[in-house]
Amino acid sequence: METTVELLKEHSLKVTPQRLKIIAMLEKHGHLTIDELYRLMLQEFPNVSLATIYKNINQMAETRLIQEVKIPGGKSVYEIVKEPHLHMVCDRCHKVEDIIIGTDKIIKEAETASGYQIQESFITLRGICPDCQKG
Amino acid sequence: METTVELLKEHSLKVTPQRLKIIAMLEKHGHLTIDELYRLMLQEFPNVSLATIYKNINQMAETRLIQEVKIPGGKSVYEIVKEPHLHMVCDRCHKVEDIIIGTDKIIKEAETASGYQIQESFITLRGICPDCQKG
DNA sequence: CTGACTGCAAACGTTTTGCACGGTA
DNA sequence: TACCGTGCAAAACGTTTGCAGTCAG
Repeated sequence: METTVELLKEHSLKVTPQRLKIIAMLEKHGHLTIDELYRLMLQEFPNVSLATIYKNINQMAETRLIQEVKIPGGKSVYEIVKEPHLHMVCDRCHKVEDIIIGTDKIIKEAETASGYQIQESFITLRGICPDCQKG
Repeated sequence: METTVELLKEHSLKVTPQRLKIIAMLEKHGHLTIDELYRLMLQEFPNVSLATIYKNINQMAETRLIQEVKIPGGKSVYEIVKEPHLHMVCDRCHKVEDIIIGTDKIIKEAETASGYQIQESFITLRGICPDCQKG
């Protein structure tokens, strides 16, 4: 189990309280928009600047410590980079969840059909989450 | 074969020269960013306003005549709504192409794994297109 | 000690809005 | 004719940049 300090060092980023908290927030919440993250950060660092959030998010995205996820019909969210996975977005409560299922078959099929050499896949599915199906 | 005039009428939009041309451009090019579309429109309507482009794109997207496609690491492109399909984005020449392959299996699998009732899928694959593999 | 990071303010690019005029139905 | 669409200008919005002071390594 890797510490947040190690995670930053591996990505050649200095360890600052703001960065540690950004990562802690993303680990806790999974997916956050810029302004959700900013609001949460303000609770811990009342003087934190939105510019600091942007600079850090952009740097962490460049070093691939985190990753932007573009949400159809919504704002981008950010997440810690981990194993490849799909995203589920709930139409009702708008939460974003990861699910891990194999994508090899569809990628193989797409390579055959298109002739592309595929490097990466971005799969987002929209629907109703189990919680909202009950309510 | 449906005319562009019919397409607009079905979506409760008045038929104007600007709208006809926007649709013609999207039909011709497949996928366009806002500013690509604006530049192309300027060639036909030297006084066309960027605001007109935005208003029309937004209205056509609301009526689901067209659809925004969010490109990982790039600007959104717009396309005419047609049968469901995947998007391929070339890392080298940045072109966007449609491919039509079945997505039922992966959607079924995702529904089982997540418990979501899935309504729509957004699948974009990044890689090298056949043309750029040669060059 | 040096370079990197932070916060603030200003700048920037993109998208939206309000309004007067013109065109569609 | 009534309403919708257009073009222009201004406003709003999200994001980036420059700078001076501070902090991590």
